[in-house]
Amino acid sequence: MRSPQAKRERQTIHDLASIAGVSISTASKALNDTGRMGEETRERVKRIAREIGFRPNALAQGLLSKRSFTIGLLTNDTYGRFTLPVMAGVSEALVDRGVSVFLCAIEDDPALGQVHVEAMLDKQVDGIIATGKRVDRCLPIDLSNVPVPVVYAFTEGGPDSVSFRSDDAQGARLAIEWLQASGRRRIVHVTGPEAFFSVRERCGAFRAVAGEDAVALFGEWSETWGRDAVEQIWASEGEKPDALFCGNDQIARGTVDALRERGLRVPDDVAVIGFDNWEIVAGQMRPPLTSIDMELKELGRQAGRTILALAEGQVVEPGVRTLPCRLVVRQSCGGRNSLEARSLEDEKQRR
Amino acid sequence: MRSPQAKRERQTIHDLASIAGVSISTASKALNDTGRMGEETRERVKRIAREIGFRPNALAQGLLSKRSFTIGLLTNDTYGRFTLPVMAGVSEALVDRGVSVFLCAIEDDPALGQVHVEAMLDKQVDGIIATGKRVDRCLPIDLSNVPVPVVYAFTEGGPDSVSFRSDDAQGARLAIEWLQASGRRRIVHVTGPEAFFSVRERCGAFRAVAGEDAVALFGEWSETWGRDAVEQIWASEGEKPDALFCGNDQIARGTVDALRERGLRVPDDVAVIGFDNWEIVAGQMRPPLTSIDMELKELGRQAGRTILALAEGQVVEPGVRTLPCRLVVRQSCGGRNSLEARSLEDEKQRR
DNA sequence: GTCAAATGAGAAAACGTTTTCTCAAACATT
DNA sequence: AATGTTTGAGAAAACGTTTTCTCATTTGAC
Repeated sequence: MRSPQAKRERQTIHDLASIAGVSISTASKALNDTGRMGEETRERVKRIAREIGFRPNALAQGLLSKRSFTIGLLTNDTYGRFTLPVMAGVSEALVDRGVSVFLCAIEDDPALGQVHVEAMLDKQVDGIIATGKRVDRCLPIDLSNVPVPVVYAFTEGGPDSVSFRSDDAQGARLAIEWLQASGRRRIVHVTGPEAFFSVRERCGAFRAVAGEDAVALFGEWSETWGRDAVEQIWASEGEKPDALFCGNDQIARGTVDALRERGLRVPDDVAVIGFDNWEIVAGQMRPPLTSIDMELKELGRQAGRTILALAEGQVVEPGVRTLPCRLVVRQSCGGRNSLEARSLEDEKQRR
Repeated sequence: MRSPQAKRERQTIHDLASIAGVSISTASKALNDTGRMGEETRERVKRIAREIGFRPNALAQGLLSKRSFTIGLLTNDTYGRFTLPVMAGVSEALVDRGVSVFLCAIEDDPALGQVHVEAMLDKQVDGIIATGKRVDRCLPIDLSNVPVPVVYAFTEGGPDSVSFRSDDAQGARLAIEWLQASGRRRIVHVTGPEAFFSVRERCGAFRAVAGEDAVALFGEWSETWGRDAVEQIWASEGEKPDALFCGNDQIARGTVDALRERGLRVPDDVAVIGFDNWEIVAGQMRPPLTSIDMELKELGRQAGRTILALAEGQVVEPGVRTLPCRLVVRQSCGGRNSLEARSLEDEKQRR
């Protein structure tokens, strides 16, 4: 015995029309508030549509309108650390416009990328957002000749493309200025490989604010490097730093662990600030880590809004758009003060 | 001046037919290897299709065939730690069958979930995979009356649903047996809140193998709890454990840090084994953590294959399917021996 | 009471496929 | 030579919408 809500075929506009006793053209016009008809007819059709739970078939609509209300999100960031927030932002910006997102994970495999892109184009996506794990690397697939608009988020786009990334220099300034404002004067920058664009960008800003002769140490993006860097600094001659600005939260964690093992107190003896605001690392540390958030979700939102605009035929100036980073204050840079409290307040409100 | 590859309208089967000098019905039959026609005609149509890069419009195909070659993936795991591998597996199982995946992140918001589900149904998805961050919680939305097949992966399904989760008991046994095989006799289980099904399941297996009077401590899923647990154990009377079996890798990390700070060596004095095999935690620890991998990607693959089978109309026995976990040996449980080497070898091959 | 304009609603074409049906030509059987 | 059978290919319907066009009826003006 089938329950009344058992799986059943979807109602079509033909069903709606015959139940309402009108033609399908009238039904369509009633629902879309177009055409001419009596107000009572329009209302009756709409009411019946609501009652039988009619929803138009998007495939049929798309066939006619050349818009599928679907976009593709291409990523090679399997681990998802950067991609996930971007994705969440994209989805958030699009869902209430009725646009759904195809997720395509292409593990740096050009052939797989090609397969995904073709599958998306077959499904008539209105646009593609490309995203990655590094702003200075392209995806392993050329999107410049794809017949739909493309925007790049947190990955390198082609010459005439629209792309979004966070403002590394501004983020770095935010960090340094915060350390200086809390009285730190001897700041050392412990960061990732110099080959990364972000590293050079942040380092440039660091030197511009902290002084051209300020020390920057390049290594890998790991806790181990953070620990090694502390060993290296404290083993060397001369005055020791009273603050470390780290290239990411994992390096920061390594430095904090090493400092603690040396008997140095964070933040009393040395303040530490990270980058990425990776909750799972920064929040679990002792003490919790003050860090720079790249606002990737906002980046995703903007990418989403932009692809939508392009899909609707608006013209968008090509070029790189940088988004400001945000300081998230925890306890690794000094006691809780009014400024901190305010910042924490901010963060709560964003949730 | 437009380059020859500049964005242009997609070719339709009408274009193909007129270029090949046949009717659209002949063109369609040629491409699909159906119908009757001369072999040379068929080959010519196929060749021209290849030359002009013809690809059929999936919307039109879907309209007729009632299959959109599209499925929806619903998740409330915003952080993505569990969802991401599942997603990767799903995608992997489906992409070469031409099926694309809509990603819907519904932040525990029933209204948002409803919106996403309706958008997916409008787009005529062939099925829905629901996934979450906890096997004993439902998504905040009822999928039992949805007109397409649903499978649940790493989340609680309804009574007559098809669902997949990893075998927590078997995973726990794997851990305990490994510790026992390396000579450990006094094993303590430090794990998460007892309210979690997984916790009870693993704890049951732990007691079954290690003895009904073996000690299990429940707390939260945090490093802090791991550290506290070590304090608690070493502060109490009686013989100390020579091994800790932790409920997840973060707890394990906390215990290892606390043990080191107490001057205890891992693995020489105490062996530690984690759960989840979260590369980013387990791999960065000192020493790297031996852990139990829930094989979530495989879980995703199976969920993908299953939803495909259901979409094709096959019948699938409802019920819960559990998948075996895998031991990943690193250095936190004892020296590198032949068994370990073999296991590491295994892992490499899987890559 | 005649004619133009406005109103309400339906018929039909279109979107890009697949599939069923039809039909002429070629071929094979007596 | 008359008949049946096979072959190759096209015409048309169908999928579920939206949109344009057509047309009868009503309304308003004189």
